[in-house]
Amino acid sequence: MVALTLPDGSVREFDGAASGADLAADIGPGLAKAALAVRVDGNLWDLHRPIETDAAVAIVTLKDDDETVLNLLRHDAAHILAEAAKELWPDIQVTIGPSIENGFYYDFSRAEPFTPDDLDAMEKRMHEIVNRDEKLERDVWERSKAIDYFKGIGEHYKAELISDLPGDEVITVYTQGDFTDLCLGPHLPSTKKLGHAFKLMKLAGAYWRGKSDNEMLQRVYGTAWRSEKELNAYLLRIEEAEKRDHRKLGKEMDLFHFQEEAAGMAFWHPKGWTLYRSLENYMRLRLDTAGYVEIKTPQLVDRMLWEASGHWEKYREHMYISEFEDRVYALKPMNCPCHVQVFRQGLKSYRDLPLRMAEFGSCHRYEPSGALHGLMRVRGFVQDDAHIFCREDQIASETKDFCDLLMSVYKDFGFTDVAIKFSDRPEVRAGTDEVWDQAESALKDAVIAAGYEFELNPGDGAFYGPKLDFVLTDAIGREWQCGTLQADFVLPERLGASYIGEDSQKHTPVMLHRAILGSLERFTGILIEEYAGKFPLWLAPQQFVVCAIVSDADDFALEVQAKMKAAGLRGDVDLRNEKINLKVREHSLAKVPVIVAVGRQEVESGKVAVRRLGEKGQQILDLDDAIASLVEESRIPGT
RNA sequence: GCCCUCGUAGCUCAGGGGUAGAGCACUCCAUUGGUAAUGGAGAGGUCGACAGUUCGAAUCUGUCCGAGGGCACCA
Repeated sequence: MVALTLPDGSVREFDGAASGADLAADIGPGLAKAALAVRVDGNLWDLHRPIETDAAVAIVTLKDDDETVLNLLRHDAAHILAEAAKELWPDIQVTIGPSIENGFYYDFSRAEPFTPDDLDAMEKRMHEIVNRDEKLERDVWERSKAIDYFKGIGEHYKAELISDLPGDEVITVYTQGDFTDLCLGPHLPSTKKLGHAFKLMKLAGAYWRGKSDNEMLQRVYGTAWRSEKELNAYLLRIEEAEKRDHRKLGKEMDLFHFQEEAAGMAFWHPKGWTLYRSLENYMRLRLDTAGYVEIKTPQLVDRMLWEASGHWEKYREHMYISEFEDRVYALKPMNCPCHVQVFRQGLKSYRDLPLRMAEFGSCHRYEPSGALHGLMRVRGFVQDDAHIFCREDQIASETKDFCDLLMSVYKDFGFTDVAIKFSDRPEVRAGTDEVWDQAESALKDAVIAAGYEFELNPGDGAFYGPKLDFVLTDAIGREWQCGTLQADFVLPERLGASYIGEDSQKHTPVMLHRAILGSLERFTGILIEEYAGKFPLWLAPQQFVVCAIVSDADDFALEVQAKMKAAGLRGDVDLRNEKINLKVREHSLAKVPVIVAVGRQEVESGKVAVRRLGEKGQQILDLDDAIASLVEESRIPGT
C-alpha cells in the first residue's frame, strides 16, 4: 500500500508502487494528459518512475509557472537536439547539453564545422522528432556497462564523463527512439510534450569541460518556451535589446567610434564626449562633497615601481610596455601604486587619516582580443578610482560611507536593484590568516551595519584582501558589475607607506581600493542602453535644438539659442532651408530632448513653441519661463 | 587567445571570375513650408590589407587585421 499526499492535503492510496502517471490518471483524464513530471517529496521525478513509498507528491504541468517546467522543457529540447544531430551525422559525438537561462545548448564534437544550413536542418529534424512522439525510458546501468556501451558506439566524451563520476553515483540513461544518452534526468514522458515553441539560435565554440587547454567543441544554442506566445515574446525582447545596443546607438547618435588602428580604445566624438564629461563632472561633485581630494598621476611609469608593487609579477601580460634609453616603462593598468607615491610625499600623521585620494585615472590593459566588446570591455579606459588610506579601526565607517555614496550615485541614474557580492580569501594570497580574519570581518560587519544584504562569493577576493563587488541590474534585466571596494593590507607595506600614530611610532595604513562607476567608458555604455539613448536632460549631450520655421525667424532663433546657452543649456540652432516637419523628424530621431520651434508668430509674440521628445504636441511658452524650467530640469542631481 | 560568421560609397545593405549597384546622407538648383521625409539634378568606392591561382580577382585559395556571436579570461 502506497499513500500519496497531494498539495491540497488529500491522500490517494494505491495497492502497490504507483507512478506520477498513475496518480494523474487516477485524478482525471485532463490531468493525465497535461502531466509532465511529478514532484516527490520535493524532488522532481519522471512521470513513469514508480513511487514505492508514501510521499508528498505534486503533478507538474505546463501551468506551473516556476522555472521547473521551463528547465524540463529545455533539457528535453537539448536531448532532442542531440538526437537530431546523431541522426543527421552518425559520426558526431555528443557531450553535454544543459538547460540554461532562456534556453539550452548542446556541445558536439565533429570534424566538420556546422554551417547555418546545418542549424536549419537540425531544427527541422527536431520538429520531426517531437511529432514522432518518442517515449523517454529511464534506466539504471552498471558503471562498466555504461562505459562499454558509450565506448562501443564511439562516444568517448560520454565514457569519460561516466569514468569521472563519483563511485557511489547511480548511473542513469535515458532512451528516446534510437538515441540513448547518459543523463541524470528527469525528463518529459515523451518528445511530443516539448511542443514546438523552440528555436535554434546560434553556433559557437566552447571548450570541453570549460578548460581552454581542451578541445574546442561546437556548441548549438537554442531557446525553448511553454508556448509560441512565450517564444515570440522572448524573440521580441531580444530585438528590443538589440535596438538599444550602445554600439548601434553610439554610431546612430554620433557619440563615438572604434577603428582597427586602436582596437579596444574609443574615439569619442563631440556629443559622446559631452556625455562622458557630464558623467565625470557629476562624479567629481559627488566625490568632492564626500570628502575626497582629487589628484592626477603619470600614465607611463618605470618598471621598477611595478616590480615593487607586484604587478610586474602578477599582471605583466596585461601591461603595455615601452622602452627608451635602456629603461622599461609600462602604461599603468591601475592607479594604486601611483597613489601610494603621492601619499608617501611628506610625513603623514594619524590626523591626516582617513585620506581619500581620487583620480579619474586613465588605465590601459591588454585584454584578449576575444574579450573586447564595444565600450563595455576596452583596453583603454578611465576609472573613477580612489584609494582611502586609513587605520584599521576606520575600515567600518569608511565602508559604510562608501556603500551609502555608491547607492546614492546609482539611484541618481535610476538603478535601485543593486546586488552586493562579498569575496573572501583566495587560495593564493598575501598576508597572515589573522590579518585576513580581521579584514574580512571588518568589511562584512561594516556592510551589515550599513544595512545592506550581500551574497557570499567564496575564494574570489583579491590577493591582497577581501572585496565587495556591486552588481546593478539595468532596464532590460542584464547585470553589470561596476563598483568595487577592496581592503588592502599588502600594497601600502610593499610600497613603504606609513604614518605617525598617536604613539609617535610609524604605522602602515590600510588602503581601501574603491570605484563606483568602475570605468567611465563602460558606465557610459550602460547608460546609453539603460536610457536607450533618450537621456534625462542633465545628461543629454544636445539638450535642445532651436528650429526656424521660416527664414524670417532666423534672427529670433539665434537670439533664443544665445539666451538658452547663456543660461547654461547645451544646444544648436537649425536654420536650414527645410520644412519644420523634416527638422522635427530628424531631431526626434537624433533623440534631442527639447525642440524649440520659432516662426512668424513667435517672432511677433516673443514666445516659443516647445516640443518634448516622445510627445506629439507642443506648448507655447514665454521664453524666460521655458528657460527657467529647463534649467531647473537639467540640474545635476545632488546640486 | 580559441571556434564559427562577417568586412562592398559617410550609413544600412544588394550583387558576385570579365575592372561595381540601391535607399538614406552629401553637393547644387528650385521651393519660405507650422510639428516625424518638398521636388529635381549631381558628385561619391583600390569592394579590410597582403600574397597566390588565373589571360583576367571585388568575386576562388591562403595569411594577417578588425568586427559580431560564443568559449576561455576579467588581478
